[in-house]
Amino acid sequence: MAKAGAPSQATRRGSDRSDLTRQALVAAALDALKENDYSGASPRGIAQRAGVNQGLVFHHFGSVANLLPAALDAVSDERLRRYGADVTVVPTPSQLVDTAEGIFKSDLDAGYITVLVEMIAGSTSTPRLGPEVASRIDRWRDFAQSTIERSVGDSPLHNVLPTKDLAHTTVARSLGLEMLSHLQDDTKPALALFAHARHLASLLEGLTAPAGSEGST
Amino acid sequence: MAKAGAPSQATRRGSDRSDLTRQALVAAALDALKENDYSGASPRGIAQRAGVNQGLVFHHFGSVANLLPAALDAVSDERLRRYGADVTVVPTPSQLVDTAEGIFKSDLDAGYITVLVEMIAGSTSTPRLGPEVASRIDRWRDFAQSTIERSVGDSPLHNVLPTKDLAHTTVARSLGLEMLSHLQDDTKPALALFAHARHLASLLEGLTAPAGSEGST
DNA sequence: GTCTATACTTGGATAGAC
DNA sequence: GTCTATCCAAGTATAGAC
Repeated sequence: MAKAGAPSQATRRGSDRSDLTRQALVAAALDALKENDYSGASPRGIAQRAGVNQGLVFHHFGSVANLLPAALDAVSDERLRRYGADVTVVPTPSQLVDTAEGIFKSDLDAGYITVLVEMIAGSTSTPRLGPEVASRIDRWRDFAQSTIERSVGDSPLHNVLPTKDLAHTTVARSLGLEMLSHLQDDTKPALALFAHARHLASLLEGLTAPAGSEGST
Repeated sequence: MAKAGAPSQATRRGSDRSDLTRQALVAAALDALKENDYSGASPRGIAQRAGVNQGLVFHHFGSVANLLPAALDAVSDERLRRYGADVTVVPTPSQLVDTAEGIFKSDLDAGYITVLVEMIAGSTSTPRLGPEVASRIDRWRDFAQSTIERSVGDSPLHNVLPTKDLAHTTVARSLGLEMLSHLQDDTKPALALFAHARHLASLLEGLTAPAGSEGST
């Protein structure tokens, strides 16, 4: 999904300027959300950044509300692909912390959290947007859950740990930490937490030898 | 504080309709944020809900950007006062969980989280708003910290626990959980987490207070 | 597919009458 | 202190020319 009132033409092949324009609009929408707010991501604002005409937003996506989820997809796909590759092996608790911290830092750096917050806020007034955003976040929860489960592996913990709930709180906590860091323009409190978590993880590893589990804060 | 280009008249006494109008505008601003989004909280929209004229927003607050922090104050004050009273005694871990869950539920119920998210999102485009919102959140972190410290009390833990960081993550996690619950219109994952936390808390109490008074499940 | 031009609506804000 | 009237800028969307 994601294509709206788009041309009935093939999804691949032969799109000369069309695809370029679409991509430019997607990128511009993300920029607009980062630098302005949800209401700043208007057809005019987006088109101007993309260097194209305002009417093309409607021609390609039908409306701004259709463009935004597509933009979120673009950035979410890229990031999941990247971090999915990072953790193909069985992660130790320390590595779980590393992964979480890595995602935290690059989320902030890339402005991804800003985009997400704007969309969440915007979904109050654009009903279609809410479920779209929620499904993108679900993918992160799934990613967190599978990573945790891979870490737990065959240890006796895997039967008692509520991995889905842990994944949920992991995503929620990260979201909150990033929002606060963004809002207060200060990453120190969050980084201090990662340090504490890393300390706990190493203690845990010392106790359980090779197998590992999860430390919750 | 909070009064902008407001009348130089006393903050108390003798304000016949003026204070009523201010209060009506504050309440209307909150309603507007809950039902629409940040951009929906316009002078026209707010004034209409308040049943007064649009120009009064500027007369009393100078701008919408001045009205919003005042609105956040109103709700934040009321809530902090309420929960501050709840925990004057030394809370057990279970009671900490109870408090957190209570705040979680009523935040969602009151639409407080919606208002907060809208303002955070809006602060991207309204620079003045960011620090204002941040300082309101700081008060919750302080509240969480003092509650945690009161709970730890004189136990040997109080020297090793990073209470400030714990408070920070508590607020962040709550914020994230509420955002997700709000977005997905589903409180079950969050409530499941509180259940897990309560279970852990009771285990903790069983360990640290074997000779104490009463143990609960 | 892309652009220009246009119509309509809404938001932010001010001046001045009551 | 409150209201009406008004100005300007911006958003949403469409029609039609290139």
